[in-house]
Amino acid sequence: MQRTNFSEMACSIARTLDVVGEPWSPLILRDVYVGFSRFEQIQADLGISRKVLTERLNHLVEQGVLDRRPYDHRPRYEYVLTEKGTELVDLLMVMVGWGDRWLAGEAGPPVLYRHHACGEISSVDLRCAHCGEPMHAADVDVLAGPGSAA
Amino acid sequence: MQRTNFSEMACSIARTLDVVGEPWSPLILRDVYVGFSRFEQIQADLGISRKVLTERLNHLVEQGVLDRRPYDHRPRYEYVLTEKGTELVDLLMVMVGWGDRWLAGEAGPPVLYRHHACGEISSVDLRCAHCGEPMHAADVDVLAGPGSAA
DNA sequence: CTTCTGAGTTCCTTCAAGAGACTTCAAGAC
DNA sequence: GTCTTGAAGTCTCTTGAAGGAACTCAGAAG
Repeated sequence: MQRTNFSEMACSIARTLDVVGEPWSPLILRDVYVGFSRFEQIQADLGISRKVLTERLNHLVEQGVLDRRPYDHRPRYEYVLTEKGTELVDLLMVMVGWGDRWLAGEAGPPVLYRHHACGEISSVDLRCAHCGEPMHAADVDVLAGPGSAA
Repeated sequence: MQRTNFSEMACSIARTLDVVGEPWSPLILRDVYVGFSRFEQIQADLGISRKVLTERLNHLVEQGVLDRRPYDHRPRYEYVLTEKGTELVDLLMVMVGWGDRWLAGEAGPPVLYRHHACGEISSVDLRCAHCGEPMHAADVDVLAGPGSAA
């Protein structure tokens, strides 16, 4: 829960946090991504309070990250990732990569990814969209952009 | 507000959130990354409550993401990213990429990255660490790993 | 017409976040 | 030696979000 509203900051990190930075939101997206698309499923899987789950789902739908759609001709709904939401899964995959490396311990990673293109169990790596070489913290200069406040 | 502790979940996303998922933590890391390394600087830059900043910095140091080191032969300290913390900047760069694409609007991105290897203004792209091809949500199968709870 | 089920809604308690004043410690100024 | 300054917190109070559990509502099944 962030009481301070980050969305006015001239910072894409802050703005992204305003969309998915609240407690539970990334885990809800993970659940939807792996196929838990209904209220009861997500609630049971995460053990989240129903009240908070309602709030988070509403927020994620408002932000265009999830789509709420009826099924079964009853007052029943399921949640699916929009394109905007699907691209957020990138963020989850990087979180998994870091967590696997630094926090998984003896037991090893809880989840594995098999890459369709090569068929191997693999993980994500950050590359420059322009030249394809690795692009991490030490590989860039940070410059003011057109949308900077100053 | 009692917060659920995510660290016991068999999920690298949950564990990562337990380290940097609290409100403000990613913004604090961003500040340290771009060179605001002292308490007063970070507090002034973010407008965060001093109490919360103290809590966050302590937590990040405990988690091994930041290192607290004295300077100036006085009771003065600055915070620097450890290796563990530097690798978390990957996460920030992906957040920036998503925020730039979906939330920046007319004004454009607030910050730009120039990649050392090619000298171009660029952004990160997720690639398979094994074969180098793009690796996004739709490009993988998710499988249970050795550390899965089941 | 009663029961069941999915999807919430309501209510109450506890504890975190926000705001801002206060403290501490060493260095340099007078 | 005392006074001031500045960095880095600490303290106190208020507000409101998260947790938990019970309750509601609509349509389907029996």
